[in-house]
Amino acid sequence: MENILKMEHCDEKCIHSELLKIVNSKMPDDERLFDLAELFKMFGDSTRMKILFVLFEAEVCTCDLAQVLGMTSSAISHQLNALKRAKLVKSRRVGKSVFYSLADEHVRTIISQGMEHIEE
Amino acid sequence: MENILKMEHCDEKCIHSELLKIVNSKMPDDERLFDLAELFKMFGDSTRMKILFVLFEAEVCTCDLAQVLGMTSSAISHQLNALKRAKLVKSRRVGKSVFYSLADEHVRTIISQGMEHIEE
DNA sequence: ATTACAATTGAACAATTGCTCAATTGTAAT
DNA sequence: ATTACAATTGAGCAATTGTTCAATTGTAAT
Repeated sequence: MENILKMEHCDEKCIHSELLKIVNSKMPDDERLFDLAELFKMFGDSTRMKILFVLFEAEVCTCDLAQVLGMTSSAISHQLNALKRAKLVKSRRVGKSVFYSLADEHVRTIISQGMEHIEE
Repeated sequence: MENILKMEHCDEKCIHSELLKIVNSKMPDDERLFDLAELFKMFGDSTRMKILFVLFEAEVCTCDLAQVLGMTSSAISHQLNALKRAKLVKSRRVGKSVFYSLADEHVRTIISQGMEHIEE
């Protein structure tokens, strides 16, 4: 309705029908898009990024992570929980400690691509 | 595991000197870490993700992007500005319109790795 | 059963984020 | 010069986020 009138400006006429078709066919559905954004949010915080860099090197418990990063175990635990919900890390309990490690290798690939991007 | 046996509680003594050495040598410096997190923040929002998916297919102006995503040009413009600051998109003006396109190919790689991760 | 300590949890708070709205800028046509 | 429209910008607001703090849970040793 209003769109049809506005179609004369900008250049909806040429691009739009074309574009809409392509976009509708290639754009992931909303749920997938949401999950994707949620995943990348995990990499969008320095604390979580540091945690992941430590886990690249070793399986480590909450307490050690807290000491290495100079933060409280509570703060670390909250972040580990987020990373776990995103299936980026897994954990295993050994006595009183809980050891965390990377859940899979996509993490390294994603982060190293990010590194390449900022090194320019 | 050797480390675990030597532990008194958790503990600083055994793991730490080892771990600290490794972490200090491999952990990127704070500025880099910050930039990396800033970069990934860009992927951590559905709107920006949608914009990027559209730009995978075509070079598009602000107005078209707004229509395709059903949002105001103001909202889109704010996000495009963020993406531009992160050097993920570039723009070129043609008359009254400004056309946006992907700045480089890392974007595709990063997003497709993310896709792989959530498809599990 | 009590103590000790690692880890987790929820509430509260400040900081940040994404959108809206109104005003402004850039460009082209009349 | 005026009008029209695409685009950008900044202020303001609600929603979200990351940390702290206090309380709680899980595990092992005494």
